[in-house]
Amino acid sequence: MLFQITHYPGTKMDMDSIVSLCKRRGFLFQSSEIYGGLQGFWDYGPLGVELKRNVKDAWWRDMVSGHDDMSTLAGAPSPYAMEGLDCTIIMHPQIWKCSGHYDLFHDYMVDCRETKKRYRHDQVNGRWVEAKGKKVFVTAPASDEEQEVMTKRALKFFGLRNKNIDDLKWDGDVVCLTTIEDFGEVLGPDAKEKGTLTEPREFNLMFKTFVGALSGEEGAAYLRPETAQGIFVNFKNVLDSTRHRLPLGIAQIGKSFRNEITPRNFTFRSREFEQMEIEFFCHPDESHKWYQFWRDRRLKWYHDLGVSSDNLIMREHSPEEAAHYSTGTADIEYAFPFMAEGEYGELEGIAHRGNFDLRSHMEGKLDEKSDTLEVQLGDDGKPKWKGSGKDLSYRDDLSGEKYIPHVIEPSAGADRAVLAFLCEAYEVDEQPDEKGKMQKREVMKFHPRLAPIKAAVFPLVKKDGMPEVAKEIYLTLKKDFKVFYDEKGSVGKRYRRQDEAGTPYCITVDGQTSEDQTVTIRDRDTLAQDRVKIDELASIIRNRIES
RNA sequence: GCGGGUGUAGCUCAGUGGCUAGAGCGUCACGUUGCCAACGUGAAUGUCGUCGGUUCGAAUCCGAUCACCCGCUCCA
Repeated sequence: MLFQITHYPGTKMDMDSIVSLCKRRGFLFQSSEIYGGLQGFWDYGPLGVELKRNVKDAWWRDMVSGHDDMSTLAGAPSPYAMEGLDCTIIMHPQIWKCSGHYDLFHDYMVDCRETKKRYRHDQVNGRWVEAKGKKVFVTAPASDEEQEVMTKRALKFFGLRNKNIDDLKWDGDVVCLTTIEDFGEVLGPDAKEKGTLTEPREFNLMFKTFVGALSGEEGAAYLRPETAQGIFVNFKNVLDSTRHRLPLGIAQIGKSFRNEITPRNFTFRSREFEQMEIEFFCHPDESHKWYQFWRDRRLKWYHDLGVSSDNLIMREHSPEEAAHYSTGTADIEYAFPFMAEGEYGELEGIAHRGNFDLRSHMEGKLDEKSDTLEVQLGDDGKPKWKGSGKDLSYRDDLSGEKYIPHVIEPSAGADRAVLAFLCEAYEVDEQPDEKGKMQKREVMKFHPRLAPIKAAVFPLVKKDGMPEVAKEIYLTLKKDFKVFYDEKGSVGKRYRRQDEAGTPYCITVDGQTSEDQTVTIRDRDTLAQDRVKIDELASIIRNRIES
């Protein structure tokens, strides 16, 4: 056996250990747990809420409130302004029709139990056919060749050869699957047996609700599936009220909702989640430089908060994968422990969206598939979803130029960032106990800015006036930081408890304190202790957190 | 959505039809304790995920359901 191993830097334990610690220490709980839980919803506990707030505060301060709008940041084409916004979760339903979310998310689907394939209910056609005394409704995906496909499939189903094609007795015309009520005699588009299709189910990724007393379609509204649209529809308001010139970024942090089919992997894919989004409006000619700037800036943000570059990648979307109108889309991805080796999960997407969104809200829903992005027309030749008709273009007072701004969208998931920081922080190492024997230590190595508790205050022992002094220090520090007081158990045990919570600093009042007004401050990662003056504690902690 | 697995104390788990359901860790109290999971004494903690069925008797067998994990599918 090998006893020399004392430390496993960067050791990634399995997800179960992290989930277990999160529950035990109060980072994350399953929503509605005492009623059996609810799939895709998670609650943040006492430590979790501090961690998540710190993540959001760090983002807001670094991107918005602390932004230096006087200088040209490294890699940026010019100085730029940043503003914040907080929109409602329920917005005018037309917003989701013009944004494309309504059409995309609003389908009835049928599943095939045999082949596990899923089809849009209204895009499967079929026809009754009879042979060998049996009758079946044979189907095919709606297309120009659907009759040929159906014939082939009918022959195969009845076990007939091509020369017996005349044995097939067709009954009626080709009709849509939506006209069939009972699927018992339906042969699915790829199935060998009949009756394998499920009932059509509404496949709506937007949560539906009703505004006002009307519960019919008139009052139908949706919980936002993203925060971005609130920024687009307020673009003019922000511009007019702040007197900013472009380039201008508008930021928002808020809840979004998607009725995911398969929520999985702890909080990674939740149905209720929080986004941190920026819509950055700029001149079309400079947009690609800004796209590059935001990719680099956002990747650096995760690095600066302690995410190792080994676990973080920037993945450029292929042209097929990116939206048609986007001239650049990249994901910042993290090697979550629940992903397979070499695979990554998305933390944030940075998309060059051109003028697609602003134009959609001006003119009406654009056809993503059209080369020049024309307004999508309905059967009556009018716009399928009518836009606001408001002019959302920008006029540059200096050059006199008028244009529809292009948009760079760095869109981050707050809960995914929290999860990545949790996974990144989790480490198991070995530290000696009082007898010098190596003991396993579970420690959350959060960046001090993100740590839920910044410092813990202990009396070395519960006597000789040490608790009184420690409590005084605790109450003083509490004015500036989230701190924690503990006098229970041995001091070694209290250190370990704080290691699990990720507290970077532990302050201990000992026998020397009453003589010279000093205490020790112990570092979570190195276990090193410095003796410092009580008066200087607050500034020392602040300096260490900031650096 | 489909298939497989799991569900017992705060956490990790034992308990294959029969007495009042257990262990380790954790938690709490008292004492002791002088810097990295100490020790002693004592205590609390469970509708055995939920609902129903079989049975004289169910944590245990059966069915349904909910949740989590794995694989497929999906993924703005």
